[in-house]
Amino acid sequence: MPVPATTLELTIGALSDRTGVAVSALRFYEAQRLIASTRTTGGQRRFHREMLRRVSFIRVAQTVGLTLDEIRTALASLPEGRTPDEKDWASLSASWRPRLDQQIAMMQRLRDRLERCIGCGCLSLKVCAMFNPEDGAAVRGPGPRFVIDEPVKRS
Amino acid sequence: MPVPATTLELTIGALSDRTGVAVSALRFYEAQRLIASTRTTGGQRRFHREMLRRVSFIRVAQTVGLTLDEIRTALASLPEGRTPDEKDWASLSASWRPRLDQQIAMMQRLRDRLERCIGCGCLSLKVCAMFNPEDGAAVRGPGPRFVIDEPVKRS
DNA sequence: GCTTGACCTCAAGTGAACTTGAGCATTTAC
DNA sequence: GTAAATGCTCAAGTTCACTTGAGGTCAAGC
Repeated sequence: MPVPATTLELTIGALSDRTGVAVSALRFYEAQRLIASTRTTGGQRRFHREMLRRVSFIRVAQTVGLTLDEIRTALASLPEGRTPDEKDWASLSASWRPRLDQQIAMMQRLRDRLERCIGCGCLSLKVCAMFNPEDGAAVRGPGPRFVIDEPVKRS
Repeated sequence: MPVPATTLELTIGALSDRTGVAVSALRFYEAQRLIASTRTTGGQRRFHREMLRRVSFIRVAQTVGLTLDEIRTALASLPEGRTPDEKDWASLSASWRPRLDQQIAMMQRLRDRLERCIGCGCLSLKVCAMFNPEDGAAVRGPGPRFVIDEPVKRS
């Protein structure tokens, strides 16, 4: 039952255990160039401990609604030569703030207007301001749906 | 340039125009038994005006995060014999309330803890309370993710 | 030195929610 | 009566974020 020994480099299994992200997902992330690894002479992956944070970042960013594509772009802004420090991570994640604020505001509006909209009979997409296409598509095309929408300006 | 004439029954194009939902999506919804139609002698679909509201309901329910499967189940609770009235729709949508509340609470927690979590170095999924599975899955497995987003409106 | 669990690659599959395309029929305004 | 817009079916394709499977290799504890 080989379990990784070195504390400096993690096997894919160890990284999976520590992040809660499936081994297959980690391999997928590597293929997508979201994380990186070195290889042993035998061809097995070894991950630097920095990847722990990177994987965590990816998952949290997904929770906030970023696609892997957007996350790759975000990660590209990390310093090239050195290991990113806490400030680097903090400023990266700070960019989520407005996004989160907007999402929250939108859900609150939805909640507060829901019954009224249904009750008043205006629940027809083209009419109700809440779901007006001019406010931006509430649901984007195929693929993972992005469900929450932009602020409804008028009340 | 034939455009539907009867105001009582809608062609699929008219339903599409009035709801903003693509014709192909409406056909898909019918195949999924989320909406229903009668047929002309020529085999074309005709939709009762009630379907306007049904389609709107579907879209709004999606915005709240329900899958089509869940929506089908919800719609099944509508009265069988008669055309649903506003009370029927209102009570249906009232069931979204707790879900919305939860989503909002979860995003607020995320927002409020984000910087702290990153700053303190606890951004490791297994450790940070914020991403504890007990909070409910923030990101669902494969398939369409229920993710909240803004419509990348840039200025 | 061998066994066994962990790891490897690569191709294909999954699931949700649609869209696209080919080939053909219907409707309706003129 | 006809043009052309609109509609039809059915199969296959798309996107995203992974997972699964087949067939084989590596590494560590005994």
